[in-house]
Amino acid sequence: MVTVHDVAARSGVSIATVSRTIRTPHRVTEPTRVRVLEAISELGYRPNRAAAGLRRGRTGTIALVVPDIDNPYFSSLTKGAQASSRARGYGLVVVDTTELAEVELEEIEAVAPQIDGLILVSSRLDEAALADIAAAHRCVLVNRTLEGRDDATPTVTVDEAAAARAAVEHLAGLGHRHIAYVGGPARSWSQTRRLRGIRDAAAVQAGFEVTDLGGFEPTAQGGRAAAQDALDSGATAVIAYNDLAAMGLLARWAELGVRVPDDVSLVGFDNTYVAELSAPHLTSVGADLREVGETAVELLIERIDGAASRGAAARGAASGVEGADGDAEAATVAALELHRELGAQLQVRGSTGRPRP
Amino acid sequence: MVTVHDVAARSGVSIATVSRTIRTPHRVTEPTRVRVLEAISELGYRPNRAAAGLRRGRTGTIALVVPDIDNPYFSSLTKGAQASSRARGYGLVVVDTTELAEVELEEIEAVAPQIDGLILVSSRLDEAALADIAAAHRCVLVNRTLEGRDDATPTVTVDEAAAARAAVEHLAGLGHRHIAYVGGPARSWSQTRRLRGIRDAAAVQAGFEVTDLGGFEPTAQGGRAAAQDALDSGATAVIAYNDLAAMGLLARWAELGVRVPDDVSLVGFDNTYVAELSAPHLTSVGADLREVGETAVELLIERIDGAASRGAAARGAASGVEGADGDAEAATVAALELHRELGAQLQVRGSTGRPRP
DNA sequence: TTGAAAGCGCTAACAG
DNA sequence: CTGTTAGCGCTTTCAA
Repeated sequence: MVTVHDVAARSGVSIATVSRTIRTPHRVTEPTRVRVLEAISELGYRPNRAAAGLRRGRTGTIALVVPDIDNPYFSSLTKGAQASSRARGYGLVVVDTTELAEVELEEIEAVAPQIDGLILVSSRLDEAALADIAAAHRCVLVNRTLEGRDDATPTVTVDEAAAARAAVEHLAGLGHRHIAYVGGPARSWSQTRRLRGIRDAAAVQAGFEVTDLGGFEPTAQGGRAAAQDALDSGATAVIAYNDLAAMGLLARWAELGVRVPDDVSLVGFDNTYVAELSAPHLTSVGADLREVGETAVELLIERIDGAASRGAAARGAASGVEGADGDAEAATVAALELHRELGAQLQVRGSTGRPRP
Repeated sequence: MVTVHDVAARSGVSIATVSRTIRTPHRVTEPTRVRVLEAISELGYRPNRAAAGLRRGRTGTIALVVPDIDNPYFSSLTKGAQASSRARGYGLVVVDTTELAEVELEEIEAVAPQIDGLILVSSRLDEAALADIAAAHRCVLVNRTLEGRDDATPTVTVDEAAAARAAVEHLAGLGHRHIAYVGGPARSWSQTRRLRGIRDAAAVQAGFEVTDLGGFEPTAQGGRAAAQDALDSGATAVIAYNDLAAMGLLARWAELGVRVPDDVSLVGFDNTYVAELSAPHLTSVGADLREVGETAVELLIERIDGAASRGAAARGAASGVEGADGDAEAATVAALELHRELGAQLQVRGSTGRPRP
């Protein structure tokens, strides 16, 4: 293992100068820096993050906690998070809770001492437990919010209302007047918002009816289970809680001889890659999941690096032409850092069409 | 942060005893151990892995390097690896190389100093580069082997020959006599073995013909691109390089009005969860991917912990009734530790049936 | 069996 | 601008 001592010896400086050349290059003279840098590349020196972290009280690693990495939603999000953290020089530890709140709790506590902060994605914890975690650890929440007093925990959410609206408007625009919604787990954060969003969007449409088919498993199995109910509802279009459920509906309907979109239209949520696996491809609405992951990492690292970078951002904004505008902009920046809501995009593919006359 | 000092103070012992209570409990008297353990749980003490690692020359963390986490094959494998490493007390950092050899190389070097070892899954590196990496770092290879002199690097592979045979025999048993193979990237390790396996298995069948359609992208797009060729080949059944390509074939055929399995049968490779997303579900052959991940972690950690545990395993085996048998068994165990080939299972689902008369 | 003490590789005062 | 030095939390000799 190559250490600072080796580099120092090779370049004829002290270990402190080697360290400075890496962390604060501007505090080292040009020729010295060049020599040290040369030694570093010649020896193939890589700083030991654990040692640096021990000293600085930081580990240079963050954790991403997801319910199930083997789910396109979370794997895409993970991909974005991993790229983003890597680009910022942080290691990323992935924790899969297998959808269990108790595992989530245990794993968070186990991993916490080894990291600088964590990202909780679609946490399965109840409000109280989540608030405790948020208070005890530096973290960022994705797809969950802490209503009420806690306003210090950054969150990343998707504008589910806008997503639902886009889906409903698309269907209404096609001529549909009665749609059915195949929901997900009743107590899920997203489910609550998606159902509400669909209802709100439907309320605005004239003579538009929504049948809530209730909660199903957010899987292909769940979709299959809902297939007959959806047909029986008499709706000409169906919106599914997520793409997986939509795939199940599609598969079951195919078995029943129901054609999509000729007999019934279908829209999924999340716009994961599975939407492009079926025939016809699935019309789906959702945010860019990699961007969700990237954003969460960004917020977390900004928080870790602390007031320094936040202050710099504000200062940068404030240094604009207009003093007043600058301040306003700085305030906006600060607000954005705490809660970021990402927009959703509707991808129209083959599973939606005009209702049959 | 709670440290050994806090625990020591609370339980009235030295920090050395606290450390011993954790690492080598048998070297501490019962009453002392109990007191320390109590203090630990009362204070919620969690050892700082970085500090321990710094001292011991280990980090307690391993890396899993995959080409694309957003691919059901790798996400399932990752799920197994993550569960396994956690169970063994190791942290797992996931590295996504976005399928690029250069990124893979760079990331391995960057992460290497922070870990005790790494698992390279379906590495995109060429033989020479891979051999260099294997020589320079403690690692385990999955889906790749180092032919030739290197026999010290543990590898985990899937018995592709058996998998191919199972697929061919299934089809032959159904009555098919002419099948087509939609291959993956020409230079891919798996592709080479799968094609060879299919050819070998076909050679054994009487009057059985295989048309190799050549290499396609291992994605739904690739499958779609091959759909017409497959039909034109005149084969009554098709085997696809992986499930994703099979899904593409299925989708394109559906658009063309070709029915599965009435007009043509289809078998995928890998048996990922996407095989259950389609209508009909996809017959697919592959190993348990989570087990592949678990096995790789097992091999790596065993190698990290060194001869100690290997010796123990051999001793355990050798302590059987028969001396000779024991030795033989121990040898087998040792051999297994270096290269583990996992069997593949054929899951017969709706996409295969008898050929049309 | 237990404690004292050294030191893993690195960073951050503090001097010079 | 550069070097010396004191630890970060932990494990592990070495003595007692």
